[in-house]
Amino acid sequence: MSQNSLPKPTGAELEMLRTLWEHGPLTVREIHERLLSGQKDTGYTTTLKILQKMTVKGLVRRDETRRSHIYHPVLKAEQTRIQLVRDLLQRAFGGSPGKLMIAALSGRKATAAERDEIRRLLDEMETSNPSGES
Amino acid sequence: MSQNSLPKPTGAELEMLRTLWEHGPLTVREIHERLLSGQKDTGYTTTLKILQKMTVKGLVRRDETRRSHIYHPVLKAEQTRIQLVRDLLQRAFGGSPGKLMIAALSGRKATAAERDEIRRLLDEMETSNPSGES
DNA sequence: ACTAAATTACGACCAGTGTCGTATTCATTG
DNA sequence: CAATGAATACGACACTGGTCGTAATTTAGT
Repeated sequence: MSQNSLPKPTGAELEMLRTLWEHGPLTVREIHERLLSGQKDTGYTTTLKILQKMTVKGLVRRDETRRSHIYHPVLKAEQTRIQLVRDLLQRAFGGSPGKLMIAALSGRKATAAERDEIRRLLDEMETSNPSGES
Repeated sequence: MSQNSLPKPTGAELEMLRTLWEHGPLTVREIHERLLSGQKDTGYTTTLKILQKMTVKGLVRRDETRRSHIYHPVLKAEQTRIQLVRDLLQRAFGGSPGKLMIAALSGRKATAAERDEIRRLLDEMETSNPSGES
């Protein structure tokens, strides 16, 4: 219950979230620096503005007790990823995880460890929900 | 070489492509009717305009010899799907197909049949490429 | 050949995204 | 306590996506 009716993050927003997921709560300045370390090259106020919009949307929250606000994601990485992949699943794959997997693995292979992890997950689903209904 | 530097289709564009993939080359009218059969409810000229833009982008081509132009996708479903899933893979999953599958499977349960298909795929990869390197 | 119906072409509009410049607020420190 | 530097807030702009209305064009029917 009480689950995410949060909007799907846009491209730039996802970049913000990625840095926040990787390195805990950060100030705008810190996020901006880390983005510049990548290949992004935009102004400081751009980063700020996007974070502000994300706050309004509810994608992030911020601690305003200090002069420099400290931002943190509302959803964990895994939750957002699930949201994104489910969206693509419906939009492009007719809801079939099998088709998605084929596309995901064409070209790039999963590692042995990843394959094992996927199998383990399938087995879990098997025992907890044998028929596969929602 | 001579590979797809085609732009990623947008949401509405993907819907067009989906109907074209499913039911061969179609006229604008036919596409529009089929979209209305779904849950979409937009005007005819909207459908037309999007198809025209897609033509400019190179996502579809059309036979103009007849009065009613006949549209067909440039890329097959599988190619476009690969493009879309790879994009998401990079954007949100750090390029790890395993993480992506885990998210796909935990977000929505796979049916028993789909689980079997996925297992079969994993087994195939196992024999053809045991170590999992690219 | 003319009209009617359908189809394409074109331009307008609104909302959302990403980008920035400038103004405002705040804390430090001399 | 005024000045300086840094952070936030605000508004503007260009671009794209999706939507439509209307104009231009073509085909068919009589």
